[in-house]
Amino acid sequence: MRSETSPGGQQKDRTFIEIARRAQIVAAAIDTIAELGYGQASLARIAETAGTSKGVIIYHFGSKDDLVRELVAELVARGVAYMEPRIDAEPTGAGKLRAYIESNLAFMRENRNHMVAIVEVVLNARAADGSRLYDPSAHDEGVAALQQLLAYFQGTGEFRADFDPHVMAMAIRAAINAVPAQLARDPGLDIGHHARELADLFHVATRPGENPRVPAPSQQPRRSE
Amino acid sequence: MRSETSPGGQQKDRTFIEIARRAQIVAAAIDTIAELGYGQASLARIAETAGTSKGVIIYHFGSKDDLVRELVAELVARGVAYMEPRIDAEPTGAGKLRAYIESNLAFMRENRNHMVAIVEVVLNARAADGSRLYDPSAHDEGVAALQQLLAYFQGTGEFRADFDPHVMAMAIRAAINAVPAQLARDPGLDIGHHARELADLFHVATRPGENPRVPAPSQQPRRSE
Amino acid sequence: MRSETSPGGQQKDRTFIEIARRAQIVAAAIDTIAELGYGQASLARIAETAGTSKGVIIYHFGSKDDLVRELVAELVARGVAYMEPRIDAEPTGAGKLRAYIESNLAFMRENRNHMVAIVEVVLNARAADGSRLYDPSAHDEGVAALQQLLAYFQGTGEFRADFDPHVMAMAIRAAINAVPAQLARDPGLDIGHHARELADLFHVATRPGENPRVPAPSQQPRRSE
Amino acid sequence: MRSETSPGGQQKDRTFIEIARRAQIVAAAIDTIAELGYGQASLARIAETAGTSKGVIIYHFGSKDDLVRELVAELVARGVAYMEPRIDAEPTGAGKLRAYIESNLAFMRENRNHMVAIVEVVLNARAADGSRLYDPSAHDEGVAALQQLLAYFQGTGEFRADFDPHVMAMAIRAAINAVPAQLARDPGLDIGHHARELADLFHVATRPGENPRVPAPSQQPRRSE
DNA sequence: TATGAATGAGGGTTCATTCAT
DNA sequence: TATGAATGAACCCTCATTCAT
Repeated sequence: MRSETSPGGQQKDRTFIEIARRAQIVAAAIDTIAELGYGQASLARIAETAGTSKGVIIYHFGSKDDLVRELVAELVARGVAYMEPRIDAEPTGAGKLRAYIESNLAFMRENRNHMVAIVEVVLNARAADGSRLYDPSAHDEGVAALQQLLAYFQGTGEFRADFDPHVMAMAIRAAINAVPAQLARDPGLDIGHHARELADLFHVATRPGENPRVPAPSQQPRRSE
Repeated sequence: MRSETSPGGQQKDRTFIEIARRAQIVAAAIDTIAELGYGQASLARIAETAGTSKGVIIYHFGSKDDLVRELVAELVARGVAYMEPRIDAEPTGAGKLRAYIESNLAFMRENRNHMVAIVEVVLNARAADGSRLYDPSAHDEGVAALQQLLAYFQGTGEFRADFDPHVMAMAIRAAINAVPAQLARDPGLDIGHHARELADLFHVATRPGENPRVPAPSQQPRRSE
Repeated sequence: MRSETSPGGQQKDRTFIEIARRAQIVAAAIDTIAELGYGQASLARIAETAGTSKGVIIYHFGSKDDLVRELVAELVARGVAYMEPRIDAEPTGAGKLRAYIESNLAFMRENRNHMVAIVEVVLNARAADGSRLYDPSAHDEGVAALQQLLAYFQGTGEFRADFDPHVMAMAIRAAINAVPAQLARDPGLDIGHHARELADLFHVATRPGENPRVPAPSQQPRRSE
Repeated sequence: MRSETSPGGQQKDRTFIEIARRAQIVAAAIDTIAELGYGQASLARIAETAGTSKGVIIYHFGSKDDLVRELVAELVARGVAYMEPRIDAEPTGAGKLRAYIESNLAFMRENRNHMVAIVEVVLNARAADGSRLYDPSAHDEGVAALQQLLAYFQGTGEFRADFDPHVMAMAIRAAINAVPAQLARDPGLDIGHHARELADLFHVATRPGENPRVPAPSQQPRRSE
């Protein structure tokens, strides 16, 4: 499919001007998706935002899907690059967890549209048959790594042992992922405050302590399935 | 737009057959959206699932947006009807919170497609100009009510006072709302287990106790904005 | 793929108006393909010829390929219906062969555009990967039947036994299939004369007689491969 | 259109490297057209096969049509150069006819892709307005020359006088031209056998003998038009 | 000499909606 | 009440060609 004519498939040897164009188009796609949502972000609108034409986008990326893939990959890479050193710098489990949450939200604050866009894409991008292009939680590399981190410090005793690290990881990611949408709705949201609150919340939820399951609901029968 | 001949806008005086038709179409829409996602759920596909034609849907609902609105309204109403008595039956704040989470997930388990569909709709439905049809968190009536509940029991001392009830409410809703997508991905998910874990998590996070903010990250400066 | 909404897939129960529309569109497609060739016969041009829009064509046929398929199937059926009784009426092999050729060209004369169009389609229609949609000779049901007919009367002794019926059948079909293109180039072509000449040609070529292979070329070595 | 800077229009003064480039591109075009058909043989795909870019092709040939023209001209020239001495070497009419058919198919056997490609081009190439770029039979220089040859030996009495040399020439060319398509479908086709059979067929059809028109069809009225 | 970049028309198809019946 | 027919805009993508370098 990839031909020499189309630069979309070349991983390297990109011209200077091509790199610039690609970056410009990706930026336009981010802004458009963030503003209008994935469903409304047609090539025409993205091109309009970028100040070019649909043909240019196809020329550089080969297809809309490839553009979206690049957008996602780039943003994930940048997010990881931002968060990783901040997490690694913390020695304790509690510190790493707090760093995870706060650096993630800090990255969001500095890349609002990027985050809104990526959440839109991951939640909405579908193949022609309706199947998801991005596994909404597994593809999010953070959830697996986070789960590992939680389990590890359960082993060391820094976190309480009686929570399911998978459920906890999903809850943390869900709480974080909800922020971009909230941000789109309320631009004045104090992300720093939100980040500290979330970090506190999950710090309390994970630190060692007495059995959490005291107050069971009286009516809700406990069925496994 | 609304005319007397079109039943779409009439709130009452619906014939028996009309009510049945509407229910059938709404059911088809739910299944289609749940399976294929909002973006792929065209009128044609919904009509195919329902065993009718696009024209019938438009005739009964006036527009696709109106169909979706009805779908959401009905589902929210049913969910509230399911959850409310279970929450009210609990006397304590902790009990109410646990009942909220567990009854919500129990409702999801019994209405999988409904929940997957509504989350799809709320996240994705947009007007032609790209603006959201549903405020992703405000419209979710649960978040405001939940925030109120949290704040009330902070006042009574049943919950620790030093968390932001808005952030906490958002985190809870986010953790719950992440379940349908996860469910679509992993049909074998043990919702009962997931519900108990989440209830435990947020019970621990809200119960009174010592100051949560001990382990601050060393590098992340605390900026408000 | 076929939904109730799109009438393209329904084999029966077609409305009167739909049958008329389909016929009108097929006629327009035939004329357009005959005039411009398969490659230039876009939906837009066909629609223009038919006095409608691309949407209408897609509505009725589902896709361009389906329209073309219908066009081919209908024409083959009509051709067979025209030729078969004329061939069957002849008792002798020579008579049947002459009837085959002459009735085929007579059908072409009465359906010029149809024949030009179908030859265009069979020769040019390709799938997205370049593979042929219609096997250029095998799909042409005539070639197999013709070969059978030749072989049968070789057995009865009405045709000379020393020709390869497959090669002969291909040559006959090729000579016939060349007519539509010739017709497009020279509208004044006397098809009746052409038909008689071809019938004579292949009558002489098939009637029993002495060994045909007397004058071999002096230089061309006889290699099997 | 033709400029001095563009080598496409220059008939002479081609550098060595330029000639090589052109040959390489023509070869790639032949293979691509033979494999995918004329309609699917876009400049991009030809460039991919050639290992260059679309721009190079346009630079060397000026336009796609010019590339195709060159392709056809070169192949016709090569075919004529191959066949002519073999035909001239035969003294008799029957020998020349057999040499024509057999040398033509021998050339095809040795230039499969070339022949498939040229037939594709001649049948399908169209201008933007739909008009044919190549007159499908007249441009085929062989048909006119062949007709002349047949008529000449009708005059000398070596061929029977009562066939129309134009119809006969068309039938011969059609039978020959059908081979490449057949070849594409059935790569195991024994061309040598096919050639001898065709030569026999048309030898029998052209040699002097009794009146061919004995067995007329009983039902088919003889209309001239 | 050669090519990467860009263009713009046109390709087939999907879609929500309108309308006459 | 209900639906088949039609519409027209928008969708993503392919294409031959032009242009600046």
